[in-house]
Amino acid sequence: MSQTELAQNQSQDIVDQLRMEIITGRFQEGMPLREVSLAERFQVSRAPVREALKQLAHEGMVEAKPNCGMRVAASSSDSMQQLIIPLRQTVESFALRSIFADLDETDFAEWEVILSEMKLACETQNFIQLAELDIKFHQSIIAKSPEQGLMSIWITLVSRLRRHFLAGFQKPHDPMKIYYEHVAIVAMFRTGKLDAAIQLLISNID
Amino acid sequence: MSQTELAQNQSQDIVDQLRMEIITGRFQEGMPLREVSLAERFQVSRAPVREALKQLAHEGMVEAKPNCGMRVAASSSDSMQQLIIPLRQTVESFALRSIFADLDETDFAEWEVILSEMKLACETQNFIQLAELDIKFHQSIIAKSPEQGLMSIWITLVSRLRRHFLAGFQKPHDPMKIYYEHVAIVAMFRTGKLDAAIQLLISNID
DNA sequence: CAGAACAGGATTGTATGCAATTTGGCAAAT
DNA sequence: ATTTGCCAAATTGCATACAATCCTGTTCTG
Repeated sequence: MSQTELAQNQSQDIVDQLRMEIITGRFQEGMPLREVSLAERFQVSRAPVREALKQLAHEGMVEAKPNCGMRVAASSSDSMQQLIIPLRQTVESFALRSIFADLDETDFAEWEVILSEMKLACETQNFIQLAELDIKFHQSIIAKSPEQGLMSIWITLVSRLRRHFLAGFQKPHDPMKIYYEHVAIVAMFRTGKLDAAIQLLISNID
Repeated sequence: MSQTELAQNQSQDIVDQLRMEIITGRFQEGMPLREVSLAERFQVSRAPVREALKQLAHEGMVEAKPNCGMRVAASSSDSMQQLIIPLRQTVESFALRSIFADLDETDFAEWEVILSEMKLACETQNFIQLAELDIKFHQSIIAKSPEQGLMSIWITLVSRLRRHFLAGFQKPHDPMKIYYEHVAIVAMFRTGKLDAAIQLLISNID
């Protein structure tokens, strides 16, 4: 459970929790998010709630009108998804290029931990966990890149289709295929063949 | 002057002012930005300063360590610039496609106001103003798109090379070329030829 | 009856005060 | 001389209180 990991600051906890509730549809699109209500619910003051809402707005999960409050944002349109896919491919290819030569056993081991968690999530049909692990896998590639600001760009892209991850996995689509795709990616990373690795990574992003 | 336009809320004013000071190099890279100092300087409390710094962090102008304060972020590396260019081209092409059929005289007139301001900035060698107008021109294309979230993505891209706009214009490079490039773009918009317009727009982004 | 002005409540924006955490330096022990 | 522990100052994170703004229902006026 993600509840067990307690973060350093409260606003980040609120961000994670609200994001999950929006992704899973517990908060419907267009639903207003009032600072005082959330503050009472989380037993905190308005300050951390405000910061959390700001970050979620930056992630595109909620949209704000000045002096008018925040509402749960609508999920990205199909055309936006079609735009974001090649953007993600470009960014992640760039990240992989910047780290590929320096990958070592520590990195592979880290990814294989994610893979085993993915396998478990597939077997238990835990689509929410599977979606988060898919994101976590790709995010770990970005995180290893020394380029400053790359993560911020990637986050703005991926967070805009976070809800589509979950929706896509719940279709009648063998979830294990997701797992094996990532197994192949890590295996190709180990071969040291950059171009082939990038091809696999790109083909996984759609 | 941008000082004449007074915004609705203070934090946005602080964002604009701090961003300008960072762009112009008045705040050197790595310089710490303390909330209380800035609050005293702007004669406000820490709350709007905090929000301003958060937004600037999201724009990549400053970088934050938790519980440790903010510092002026380093300018994007050359490789990051090379990554962002095709991203911008993709995003702006997408935006132009989504609005092209609906452009009317109101839109053209709006752009031509920017063009005239650009011409003036070129003639007076006001590179700072020229850089901001260049950004404003492209931003207005994004702003016209009905796609939700497109602006947020574009902002994260462009804000990461805002300082490079200014630096690029200050080189021994006839600034009037910038002006005429945008004149050509607007003129091509008026022809209604989408593909040619996209080509001009893309070629302007580098 | 229709439309505009207005008042009340609700909500965000800002200010101030307090708590928690980190950082840096100094001292003491090895 | 170097390292380790610790204390104080500075700084961010959070809580509470107040001000400004916006929305809505009502009422007043033409």
